[in-house]
Amino acid sequence: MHVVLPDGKQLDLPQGATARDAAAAIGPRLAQDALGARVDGLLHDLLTPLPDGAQVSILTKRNLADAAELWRHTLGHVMSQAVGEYYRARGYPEGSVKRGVGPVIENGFYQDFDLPVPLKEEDLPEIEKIMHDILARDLELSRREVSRDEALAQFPADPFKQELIRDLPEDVTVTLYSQGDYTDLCRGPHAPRTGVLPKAFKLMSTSGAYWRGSEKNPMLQRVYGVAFATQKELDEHLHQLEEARRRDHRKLGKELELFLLDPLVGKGLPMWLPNGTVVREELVRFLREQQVARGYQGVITPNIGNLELYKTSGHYPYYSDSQFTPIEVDEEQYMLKPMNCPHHVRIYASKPRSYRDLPVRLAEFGTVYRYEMSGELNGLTRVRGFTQDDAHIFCRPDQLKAEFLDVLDLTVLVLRTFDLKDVRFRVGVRDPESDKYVGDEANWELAEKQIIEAVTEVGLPFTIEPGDAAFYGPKLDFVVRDVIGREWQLGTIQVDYNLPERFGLTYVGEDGQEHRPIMIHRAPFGSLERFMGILIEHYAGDFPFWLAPQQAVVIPISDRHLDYAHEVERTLRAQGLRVSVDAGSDRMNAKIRAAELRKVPAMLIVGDKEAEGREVSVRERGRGERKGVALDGLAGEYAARNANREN
RNA sequence: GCUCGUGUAGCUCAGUGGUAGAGCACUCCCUUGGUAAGGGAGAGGUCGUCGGUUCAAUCCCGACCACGAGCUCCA
Repeated sequence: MHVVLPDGKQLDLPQGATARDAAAAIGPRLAQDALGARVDGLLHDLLTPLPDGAQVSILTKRNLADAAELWRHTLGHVMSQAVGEYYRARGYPEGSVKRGVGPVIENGFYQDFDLPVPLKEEDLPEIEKIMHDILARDLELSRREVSRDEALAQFPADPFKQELIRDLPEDVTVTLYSQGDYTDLCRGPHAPRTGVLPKAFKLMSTSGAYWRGSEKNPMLQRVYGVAFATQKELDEHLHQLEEARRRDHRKLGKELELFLLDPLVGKGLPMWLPNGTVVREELVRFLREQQVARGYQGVITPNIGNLELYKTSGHYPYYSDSQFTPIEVDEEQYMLKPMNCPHHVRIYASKPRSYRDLPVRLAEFGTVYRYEMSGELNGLTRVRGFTQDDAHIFCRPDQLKAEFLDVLDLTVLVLRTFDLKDVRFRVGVRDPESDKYVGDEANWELAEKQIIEAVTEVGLPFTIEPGDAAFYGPKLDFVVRDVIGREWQLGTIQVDYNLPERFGLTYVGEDGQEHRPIMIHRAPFGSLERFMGILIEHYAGDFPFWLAPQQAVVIPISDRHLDYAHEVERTLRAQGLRVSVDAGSDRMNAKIRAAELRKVPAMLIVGDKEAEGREVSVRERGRGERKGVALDGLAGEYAARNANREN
């Protein structure tokens, strides 16, 4: 057989030759330095036989980054081995450490264990030490293809491995990788020796994880590690994590007094403090302006609804485990509303509609309540009571596309306004395996097709994800990451043929007959709570001028400037700006520091010179100082900045 | 919900089987100042809650509550 090298040369090799053999054929030095190989573009190790005619390029220390998946994986095995040695050293017998899965993840690896006694975070440095020792031992890795029975015999006492092996698809070759006395079921690829692995790794945390992700299964202990090609990259990564913690909306929310989660009020039920309320109300004002311009009509609906409403809509059976228990009043059951759509549907149905009236666009900042498992709750990003910037568009089939595109346009405007660039567009379609969906097949297919057409037309990059649809229709979601790297769905657009059907909605067409309207559910922010949480992290609490809870603080140099300071305050307030005087007894320097820490965009310093000339000395965050600025000019400048929603 | 961890002053955190401490913030006094902390004094805590062990618990044990990381689901 032969393989093709990057320079186009053919290399003849005996049948069954590996990348190691190929490297050796090129030169002994390369064989020594080789870590792995790219074979037809895929990452391979040196131990796996090469297919005939493959494109092969050998990876060495110089290609560490390209081979990351490979050495991270091997480091995962090294950790797994180290944990075994750790327990053996403490007198636990061979086999008392059982292993679940241990894949490579972004920036590192994890491994699930079933341990005789749980590992503590304090134990991790000790495990790391053993890992370094295993690297120093420079153990050779070997790869073995085995039969299923041999594989089962290799892990007689490990029920997890037994289950994994039994569940492997028939056509898969079962392989075992070993280093020293450690052997694991693994498909690879792996580094050739532990001595070549980068030492820039760190075990980060442990946590629980269900075997195969199901809460019906036993809980294993998962150990997370990160690993990089160089110490510098590891340090950078750790620094980034530090930075992320600094931006965490839960921390900033407290520091900047934006919101409050109070156990006595209830978990997952955030309250907005005055500062956070300013930001939130600005968001609402922004979106309302857009909605008015786009022909939406506001509606307001109550926070509870009769259970019958949700039986009709289909929410009740499908969402029963994520709703608050119904309240019984006068022998009727009421539910805290988990969604606004049923109420809006009833508003649509409250009078006859003509084709001329459509589209009807009903918008509400509607507060909804959903019962989330307590372990799911998280700051503002996962709560039990939240307000959606919800709207429902009822339209004719011929209007659907234009309406969808307008909503898409609005959503893109939202993302742009808040400078959210790291967004993923996700088309959620049905999971063919699941039966949680309502409505008929043809409508689903139509709706899915229309969404995909629209996003394609707009040219947004998107992914299609089966199983991510709502129970009544497919949707387009906007997904962003928080500072810890977790993904959160923000805005959503959903095309729905089913609720109109369930509620028997109609309009009278040109032909005088009744027709069924189509609904679009849409929420560009998604939930104001979650959006705010993401926004706080996005701006690191440093809101743009138009959103800042306090836009300017007037700082008098001494008490004799207080009168003028208040005049500055009055002048700016008259322009609708959020300004106050810092009249405390601190020195000016301390007041500047306090304002900086509170992230107030503008500090207006006034002393003798300023009072005399009706000026202010302007110090703006990130923009330096301007001295001798005319007060009236500044008021106009700031008013314009506010009106234009500039930073 | 489950596994593990955490819970001490408004905030950030020390600490001890013999009923508690720092810095910042707060109040008062002195200082009236020119672009990131002027000085001093004072006040503030049922050490998350409830039980247990003990002569004695904030500390040890248990349950509960809340928060955090993760597993599963979603705006």
